[in-house]
Amino acid sequence: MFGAPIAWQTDPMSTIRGARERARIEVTAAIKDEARRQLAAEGAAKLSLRAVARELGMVSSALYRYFPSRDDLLTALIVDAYDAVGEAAEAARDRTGGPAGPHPDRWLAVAGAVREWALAHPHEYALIYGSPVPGYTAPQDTVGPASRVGQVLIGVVRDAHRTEGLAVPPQDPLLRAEGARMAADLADDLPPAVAVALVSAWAQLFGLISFELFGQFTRVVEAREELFRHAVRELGRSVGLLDGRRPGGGGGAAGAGA
Amino acid sequence: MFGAPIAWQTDPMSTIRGARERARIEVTAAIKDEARRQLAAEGAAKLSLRAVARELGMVSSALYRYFPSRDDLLTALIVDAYDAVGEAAEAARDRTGGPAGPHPDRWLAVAGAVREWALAHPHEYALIYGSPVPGYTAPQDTVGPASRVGQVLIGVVRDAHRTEGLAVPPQDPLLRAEGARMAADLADDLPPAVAVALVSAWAQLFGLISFELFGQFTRVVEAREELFRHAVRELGRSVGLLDGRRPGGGGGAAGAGA
DNA sequence: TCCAAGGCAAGAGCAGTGCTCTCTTTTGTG
DNA sequence: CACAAAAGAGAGCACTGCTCTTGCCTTGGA
Repeated sequence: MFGAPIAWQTDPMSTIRGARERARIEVTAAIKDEARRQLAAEGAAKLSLRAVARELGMVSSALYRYFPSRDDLLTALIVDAYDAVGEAAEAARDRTGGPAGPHPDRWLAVAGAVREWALAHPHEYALIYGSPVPGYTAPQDTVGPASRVGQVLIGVVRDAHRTEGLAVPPQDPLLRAEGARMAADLADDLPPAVAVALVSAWAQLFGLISFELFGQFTRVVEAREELFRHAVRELGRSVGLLDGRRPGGGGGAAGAGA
Repeated sequence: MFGAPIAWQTDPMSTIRGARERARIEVTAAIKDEARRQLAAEGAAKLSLRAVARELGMVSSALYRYFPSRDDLLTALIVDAYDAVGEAAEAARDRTGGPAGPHPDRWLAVAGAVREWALAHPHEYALIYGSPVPGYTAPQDTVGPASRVGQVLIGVVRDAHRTEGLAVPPQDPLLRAEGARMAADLADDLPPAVAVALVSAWAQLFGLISFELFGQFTRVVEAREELFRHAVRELGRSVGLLDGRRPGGGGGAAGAGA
């Protein structure tokens, strides 16, 4: 316990210097917690610095010692949200088989975990995958955490590629260069056509979740989980994952509880 | 009150009764125009009733004679946005072949038109397909216009089904009932599996557009239009559209007429 | 141990918001 | 023409994000 560097959020200096630093960390966390509470309750647009301060028993101006502006608070929440959904995805991946495991099941488990997280935290999901807030454009701090889910999806496909192989989709001649560039950026051992399909599937996955969450499926889709699982399985096939249970394209049965 | 025709609301063509009505219509339109201007410039969250009134040379309270609240103004803009993107989709459909025309091309044209509209009106797109605004939940008035794009996509696939047939995707047993229900609701002459694929493709299409528009593709995708066209073509195949230029593929056999 | 420095909270205040009320002006119609 | 309905004007309330100044008090060094 001693030698282990506890990952204290942002501070790489492991030693907690004094009561002052500690208090600062605690207050910062308390502010974010309360802000997250209000976010969950009312949405990003109604998140009010003054209300957060009020709830914490401090005056609004004091809060500016911790976050220079409302947008900075929002940015912190965005980073946390990306981390939370990324963590959910990683946990689902690790819970479902190993690098050699049943790849379609892992793919589905990851996607399902993202959906579950989104349904449980709709406003936080909207914060990161909905329209950009107020007049806000994502700062640099968010790009790392933002890629975690994508990395997990890439990892699942890469594992499949290494252990079992992929049914590499046909190459679109217009995307030859772009596919090569993507593959080099994302996973240099994957065929370009797979990289293309992967990025497409990534965006489409969130299209399914967003439509469900933002009410577009109201009065259109009833069996949402079933539709999701079906579509996600098809997305898995589109990136080349080999579904043992359905070699040609028949119907798969249940699987992979959560 | 007896002889008075009450429901003109939606039909301004019918006998504009007097200068007063005309003025009301004009002022209402001016308010919406200015609001749309501010929406395009700054986004929905920064749309201010007072600023709109100021720009129009009226006092803010006067604006409440036309829209009972800010949310009502937003709702009007939402309806207009749905209508605009729906109109763009319909125009693209009508511009590209006829009911017998090259179905994958029509499909791609419609999707491309939606994307073009979104790129040209990002804030309006975010208003309707991004996260629900402030604490706002879509009222009944929006359900009609909201379905126009979906109707166009359905229409293209239905035309294909009637004239050329579809490569009906395999039926997922877990979605048998849901698929039948959807088909009955959306297009009763389409096979249930096609209805399922259509709804999935619909959501996934907007996933692609949203990711591009909301910055998720930053530093990931360069050739965005090419990727979009590729993915949309694949979505077309997934609903059963027969691509003459590439007969093989995952879907398998053609045929399956009415 | 004492003391200056700086982190921190508090309060007042500014400019802006959505919305409601009251009062006055305009305007179409009996 | 007279009158009621519609529309505009203005003040005001409660709220917002943010800034600035004023003190308190913890902290680190002498």
